[in-house]
Amino acid sequence: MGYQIPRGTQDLLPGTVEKWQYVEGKAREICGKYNYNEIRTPIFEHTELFLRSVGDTTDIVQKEMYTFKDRGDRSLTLRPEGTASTVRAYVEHKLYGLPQQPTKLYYIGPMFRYERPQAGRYRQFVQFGIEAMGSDDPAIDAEVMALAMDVYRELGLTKLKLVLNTLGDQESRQAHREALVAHFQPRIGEFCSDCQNRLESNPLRILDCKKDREHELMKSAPSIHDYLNEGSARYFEAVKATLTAMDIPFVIDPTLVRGLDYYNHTAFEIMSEADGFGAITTLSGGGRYNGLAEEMGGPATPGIGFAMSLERLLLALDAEGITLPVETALDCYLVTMGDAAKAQAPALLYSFRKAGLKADKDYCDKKMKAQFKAADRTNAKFVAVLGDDELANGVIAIKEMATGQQTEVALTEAVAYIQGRI
RNA sequence: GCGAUUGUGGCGAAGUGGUUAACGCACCGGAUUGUGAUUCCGGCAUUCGUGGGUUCAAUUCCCAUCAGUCGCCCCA
Repeated sequence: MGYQIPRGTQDLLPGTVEKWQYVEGKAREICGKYNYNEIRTPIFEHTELFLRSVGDTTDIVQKEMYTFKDRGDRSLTLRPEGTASTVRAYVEHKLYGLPQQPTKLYYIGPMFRYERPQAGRYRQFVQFGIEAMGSDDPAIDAEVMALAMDVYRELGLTKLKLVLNTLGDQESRQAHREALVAHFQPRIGEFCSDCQNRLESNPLRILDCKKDREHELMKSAPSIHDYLNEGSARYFEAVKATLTAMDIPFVIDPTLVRGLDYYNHTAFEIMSEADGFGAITTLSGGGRYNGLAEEMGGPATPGIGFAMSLERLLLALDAEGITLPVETALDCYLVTMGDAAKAQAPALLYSFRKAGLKADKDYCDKKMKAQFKAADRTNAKFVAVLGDDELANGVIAIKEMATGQQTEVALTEAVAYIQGRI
């Protein structure tokens, strides 16, 4: 056997790739309506960028990065997510200096994480994401969530759940963190080893633990909502009020903790509630990252964004039984009979195409019957039959496949005849 | 990183320690020497993921390895 595709990657073949094109097109169209503009950043970045922004206690950095040395001995990493690169570009190109703020950007492209593949999880996967930088108006938080929901809804998904939480600002987070440590410290021995490590590195993520979910200390753990300072609480209220005013349903989940270090204030996930979904139901996630631009050497800049997996989006469409309106049918398939007609076929087909028809012909020297079968398979609306007889008379037979009706027209009229009927 | 499960033609899928590896779909050809349906006939795997071992003999037993699928951790 020859070569095999690397683990956790996939080839998107004709028949599938049209769905991707459709979904990506829809995402771009909606970004246009919301006035988000595309940014394209490199597939790899300096490793340091992700260490600093994503956070070195996160799973992404600790065990999922594709990191390599280039010939210049630089440590580079295939991007595991899109926000770090986007903010880096924002700072590097001083987009904060543009007259129009916030800067509203979107991206679509592959991301890479070294993980065991499973349903809805790949080592190379495609994220569509947006970032709005330069505004800390709660309305932009709501706009970001609305855009994500619009993409799903316009594709026909209905079984969705928007889960919302706040992580508070630095001061609130610090107070909460101390409360968590005080809460868990005395009995941390009763928790799993991951949680014991988290007590030091990132106590917030203990709340996220699936193993110890039933522990009594987990249920009585201090909630961030009790430690929000006035500004953070007011901000969260404003976000909720705006979503409500926009008629976008959401549920609050105080245990929703985003995996990356740079988040503060608003955090959210959109899940699919469709039956028949695998273990992974998170379709997209996002949140606010005030301070990230500053950490990268730019001015203090608030920001918020989300990322959605297109693989999971397509899974969700499947789970809800939604068929996308992808159109691949040919306008015309050219069938020939006889050597003289066959010799004329390329030029005739070329003229069809130049006139704008989607058209094709046989290249395998098939019998007429087989040519018709092939035409049928391409869903051709019309078949143009050129035999030596027709050729001699300067005509061509045009058959409409749906009705089976066939008429003879002058060779020079073939294109006009078909165009008048498609 | 851990666990479960699977790996036979283009696809789906039987099968057994021993010289014909079922069947279905798809495809190709013919019956129908110029037309997509149906029917009938014929064709289509020197080979059972890869490597090694046991055996007189292995697709079938054992080991390893790779890959798919599902789950855990965690995430998109």
